[in-house]
Amino acid sequence: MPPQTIDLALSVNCAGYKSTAPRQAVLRVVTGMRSPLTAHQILIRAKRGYPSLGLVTVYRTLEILLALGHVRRLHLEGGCHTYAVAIAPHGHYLICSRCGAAVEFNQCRMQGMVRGLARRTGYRISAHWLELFGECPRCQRSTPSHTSRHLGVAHAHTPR
Amino acid sequence: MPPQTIDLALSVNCAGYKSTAPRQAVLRVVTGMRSPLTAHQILIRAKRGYPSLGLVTVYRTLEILLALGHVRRLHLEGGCHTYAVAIAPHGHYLICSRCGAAVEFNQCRMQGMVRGLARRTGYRISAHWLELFGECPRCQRSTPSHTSRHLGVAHAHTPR
DNA sequence: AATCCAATTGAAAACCGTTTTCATTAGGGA
DNA sequence: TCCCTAATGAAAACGGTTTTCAATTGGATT
Repeated sequence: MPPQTIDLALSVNCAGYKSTAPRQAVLRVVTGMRSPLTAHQILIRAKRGYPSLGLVTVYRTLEILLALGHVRRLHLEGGCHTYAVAIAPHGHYLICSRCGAAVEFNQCRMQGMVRGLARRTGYRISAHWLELFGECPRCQRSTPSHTSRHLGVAHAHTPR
Repeated sequence: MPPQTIDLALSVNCAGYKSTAPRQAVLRVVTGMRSPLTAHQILIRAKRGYPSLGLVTVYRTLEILLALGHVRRLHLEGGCHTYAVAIAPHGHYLICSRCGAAVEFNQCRMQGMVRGLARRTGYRISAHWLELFGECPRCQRSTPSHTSRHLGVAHAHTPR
């Protein structure tokens, strides 16, 4: 059981939110997930601990976690979203197009580019989105790979 | 009338698609747009030239243009999409969070980062998304700017 | 422990962008 | 001109997310 278990719940409580059973079920799943999941996937898992849980509560809890900066929302092709636990403050993701497994990375050297663009365009740049897509080592091993890229979460296997 | 007018329609025809009035109405709008628009915005404008146009045809035409590489789809917060004419083959966008005006830029120096990440993670990296958000010069002038960021297409003014 | 109120919850409906279905229309080669 | 297929638009379906609302419940106050 990773130490984060305590952290997430604590943080949510300290932020003034009540500690309820449905909420805790969601927090437990989020804390334990090893790769980004969709709201629906989180629901399925959290229902194991609290069967009457509703999808709405999943969304509402994720909203809180997003606001607190504990999770990040990843945008996949097709308008799908996936949620990942944020490890460091400024993070981007390298996402497997086959299974959805993701790696967070934090050294994005974009300051130079951002500064240059701001100068040339006059824009006041406040944020950037950067996501990389590819095939994780496991998926490369499992199939010859002439299939889809950039398709969002496929389910060839459960990401470890 | 920019020279692209001819290009787009021609390219679509040469690709084996019929030249129909609804299609042409959409192409005319896409060719003339000065900043990225949503499918619905394109519909509104194209209806001026072909009133019975349906939203479906807008989507279908955009699909063709995307496949031909003539337009790119931008992803905004909230799952909204916006479509922009692609100027050069590999392009990213700097998007104004207030009015939606966008600047395409093509020098993204990510090869180094991509190569390093691939080595460290074992992923076979095939694509990346990069979008920058900020405030265009015009919006900076028009309002004190303590408002939203990263919100997608707002409509404080019509982008030039 | 009992009370009470605001926060929380889940079901259902609403929403919104996009896609599918399907019967009708029309482009353009024969 | 004929004919076949691509293209079209209306309406319905779809999928993810949000809103609404009445019922429940945590937890501070007695």
